[in-house]
Amino acid sequence: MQTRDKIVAAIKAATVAAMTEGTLKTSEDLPEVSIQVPPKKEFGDYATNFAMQTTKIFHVSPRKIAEELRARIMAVDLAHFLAADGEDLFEEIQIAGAGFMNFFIKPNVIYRQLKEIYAEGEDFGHLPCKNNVTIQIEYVSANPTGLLHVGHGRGAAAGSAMVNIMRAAGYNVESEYYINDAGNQMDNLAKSVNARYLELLGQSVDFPEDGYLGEDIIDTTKRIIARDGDKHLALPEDERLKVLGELAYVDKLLELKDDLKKFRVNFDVWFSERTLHPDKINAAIETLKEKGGIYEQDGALWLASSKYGDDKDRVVIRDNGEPTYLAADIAYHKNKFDRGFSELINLWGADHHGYVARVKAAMKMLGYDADKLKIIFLQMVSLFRGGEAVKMSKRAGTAIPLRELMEEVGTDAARYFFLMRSTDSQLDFDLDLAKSQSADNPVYYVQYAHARISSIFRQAEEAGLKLDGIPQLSLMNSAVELDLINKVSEYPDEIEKAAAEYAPQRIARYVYDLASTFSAFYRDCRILGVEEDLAKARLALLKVTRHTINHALGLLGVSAPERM
RNA sequence: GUGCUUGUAGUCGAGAGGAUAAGACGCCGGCCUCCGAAGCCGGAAAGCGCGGGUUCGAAUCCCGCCAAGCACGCCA
Repeated sequence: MQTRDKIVAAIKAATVAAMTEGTLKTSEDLPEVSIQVPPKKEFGDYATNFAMQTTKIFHVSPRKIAEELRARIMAVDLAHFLAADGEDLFEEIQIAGAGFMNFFIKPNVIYRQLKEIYAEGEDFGHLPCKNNVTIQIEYVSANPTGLLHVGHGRGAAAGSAMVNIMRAAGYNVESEYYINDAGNQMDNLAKSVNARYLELLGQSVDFPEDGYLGEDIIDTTKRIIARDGDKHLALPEDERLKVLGELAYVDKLLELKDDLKKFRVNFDVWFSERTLHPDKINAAIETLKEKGGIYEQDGALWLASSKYGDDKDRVVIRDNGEPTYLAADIAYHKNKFDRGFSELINLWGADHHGYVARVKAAMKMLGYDADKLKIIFLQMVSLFRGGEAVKMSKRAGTAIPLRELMEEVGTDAARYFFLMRSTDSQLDFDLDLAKSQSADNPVYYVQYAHARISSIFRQAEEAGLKLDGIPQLSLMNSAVELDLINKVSEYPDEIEKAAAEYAPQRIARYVYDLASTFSAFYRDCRILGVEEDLAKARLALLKVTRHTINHALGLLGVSAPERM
């Protein structure tokens, strides 16, 4: 049980006792007890604003409530109840300001905590499993018609980090990529590749109007020619479009998977839109019809989404009988709901925000709880080099491909930079900073701390210093040592918060802070050359520190090198 | 025009309604006979776009305004 939880239990128990004995008015409407780490050390190790929150409920001043609770918590029986291992938890409880209760934890509690973390070893950072909660996270889902660009990169980094973080927090998570392998853009791909095919084989052609102009289309075509030569020339046009379209699709999908793999992104499920055509789409439309959510007008079928919060109704089946993208998306989301996840998370580019209302409207009409569907938006990414915005790729003539970014700054820096900022802020990506292998670059700063600790371990081993059993941790009592122990102890809580807020940037910031706390420790505390018991205690602390840095970077998909 | 997101020191930005608003860059000043100076320590610099409101308490919540980005297709 975490110290934090013990404090919550103490407050609750004291409150119940006070209400039972009539010193506080009985109420059933008490707020959650929130525990925070105070901004200043003088305010103790933990604090709560519970007395201030309940002042109206009890009709007593906050300080009086705090006094009452303190007296009960400090009473012997309650202290005993809290200390499962027979030790007291609180050194003292101070009442400060308007009615904060500041808890000062007994010094040995911190060592006990460290001992538990040390005993957990490699498992530290894996929170207990939250049963019966399975979350699906769908992200990237870029069309297989071109290269992933940096915007997709942000989604890929954020999504994969969220998957990692939520798994660490104890949720079952399934990641999914929705492949838009049906519809107009696939026809365009076929037409574009067909044009390049004819062109590369010496025929003159008019490039299709909506065709994809990127150089990657030429590369794809060249790969097809390298394997099949000109044998498709003999086919009639419509037949050739079909064949080349399929070949190009397979090539593009492989290319996309390859980029994602290099970016350390994996998916559990690759869901093909084609599997929805036409039966599942028709079935979804039929169900909507039965619910009265579909009407006909101008030869098309419309979804009456404006009845459920959308600003207007939307076409689902065009007057030519073809389903719109929305129709497929309704069938897709229906399918997701039917798979029984506790929560569905979509990561979308901010340019799709107008789409939420219509999808949610359709889900409501189908009778699902639309609140289960959580849509997270990634604001736009702008690249900067030498202070100037970089708009286009010189090589590809399109938006900057993710692979070019990876080549230029490396996967570690690219991922870390994408994850440093909250997903709902626009991101200005400074290529020069990401590339610089200097103190200015936060990713190197963190990795450097990890490499330094690793170096200490190498040297400790040479010096014959080994960790056996549990060292005397209480030998570490300086401020920097206690700071580092506390910082490491905060890790599980950070994971919990990052998962609850879908906020990978919390982990990025935490691991930076941890590296910084370690650096201060490193300045003041030597390992080699001090008395053996102390050296071992510090080595144990460094072991959990190194593990935590490694683990946190792992959640972000950033490597933790032992040497740099 | 409507909707979504954002607005914090010179710059970039953190902030799950709470106690004197992180950190980084840049600026000023210190620290390598000692485990990696890709490092450490100290200093100057903002009261959180503007105006109201809710609250014991607001950068955080609500309303209005201003500014920026994005979106408003029988495209996906």
